[in-house]
Amino acid sequence: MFCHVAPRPRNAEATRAAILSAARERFARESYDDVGMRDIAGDVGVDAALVSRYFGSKEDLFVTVLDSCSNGSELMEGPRAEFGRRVARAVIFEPAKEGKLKGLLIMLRSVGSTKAMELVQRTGSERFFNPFAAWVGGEDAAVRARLASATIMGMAVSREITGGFGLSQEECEKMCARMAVLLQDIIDG
Amino acid sequence: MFCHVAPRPRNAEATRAAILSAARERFARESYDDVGMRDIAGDVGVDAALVSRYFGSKEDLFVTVLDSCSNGSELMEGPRAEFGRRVARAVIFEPAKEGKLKGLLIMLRSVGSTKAMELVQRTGSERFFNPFAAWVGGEDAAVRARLASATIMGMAVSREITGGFGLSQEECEKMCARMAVLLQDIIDG
DNA sequence: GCCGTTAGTCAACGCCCGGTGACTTAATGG
DNA sequence: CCATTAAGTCACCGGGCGTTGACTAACGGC
Repeated sequence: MFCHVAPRPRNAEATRAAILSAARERFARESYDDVGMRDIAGDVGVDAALVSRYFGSKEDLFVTVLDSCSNGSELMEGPRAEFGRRVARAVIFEPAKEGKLKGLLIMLRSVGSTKAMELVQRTGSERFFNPFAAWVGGEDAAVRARLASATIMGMAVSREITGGFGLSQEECEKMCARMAVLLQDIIDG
Repeated sequence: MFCHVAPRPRNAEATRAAILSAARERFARESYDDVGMRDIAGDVGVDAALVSRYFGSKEDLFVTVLDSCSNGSELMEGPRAEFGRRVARAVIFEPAKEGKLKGLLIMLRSVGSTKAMELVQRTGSERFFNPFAAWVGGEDAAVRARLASATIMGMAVSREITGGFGLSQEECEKMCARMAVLLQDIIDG
């Protein structure tokens, strides 16, 4: 070998951003406990010590990740009349990887892990639920926002638990259609 | 001290049952990773080694717990016309402790923890979803069963994430009412 | 009343994790 | 072209985990 791979130009800011991005990706796919500093560092191609150095502790890194993506704007972009269809399709068919629901995914993966849940509780309400409730608007906006987000997360959980639902393609389509009207009804009051 | 507390009569079968019960309780309240063998043993008042001894490994214990309660019968008991009301009330107001949804709770807490999820995926479908789908019946029973259980789990997740919803009592009541009709609609087709 | 069997304990192992301080290497400005 | 500084690495610590094998004490049949 001449040069092992590509020695990553020495740029602190870029490296920091890369680590943050890798961490966000990891936390969206695995639970807080399952994600190790060494994993994240490995994704970027640096030493684990650097992650600690840049972000303090693992908890600090986690809240930084939350701050970087949990504003929930993913839910609220696009025409309101298609909210149900759009979100149902995203949560059922998009493999959580490319899906733009990372914030929600990260939050739901924190269920259990005591530490992660405390951190999510601290930032979740003002960063996510309140903006979403405001967007929902109308009577009992907070309640309906909770209902909607609960339904979305529940479907994500269900997909995880069952390993891709275990349903046929057409069944998934039917479920998607049903969920779409469900969500839309919640949003519309 | 004369006799520390009550020296637990030497009865292997009873002790085994006590451990299993304690484990079920723990796994319903905390995630797979957060529950330690020492915790469970401590609840019963025995040494952690005994737990390993009786149940093999932690994973074995977990699937035994799943087998012992994940049939989902909790959902299906009671008059069908009150399904929505009953379940909504349980998931929103019962603190998950006394609640009779332990099977679902344990399953949703496995989200993330790779090992736990594999185990849940293995037993979840045939032990829980299929019976529930059969009970639901009608057109697209499987799909509607998924939808209902997803909604239920989502609400549980939401409660966890927000630390008891962070809503007022009356808002909770309103949410409960809305969720009741939601669930009932799903069940009724 | 002893003794083998069995329920239960104790101490310890190996492992993996997050975090830290000392080190090495690359970029930069004079 | 070299010195300085920042970027990144390395070895290692302390702690908690699940698990194991050797040990102790209570029970039941002779």
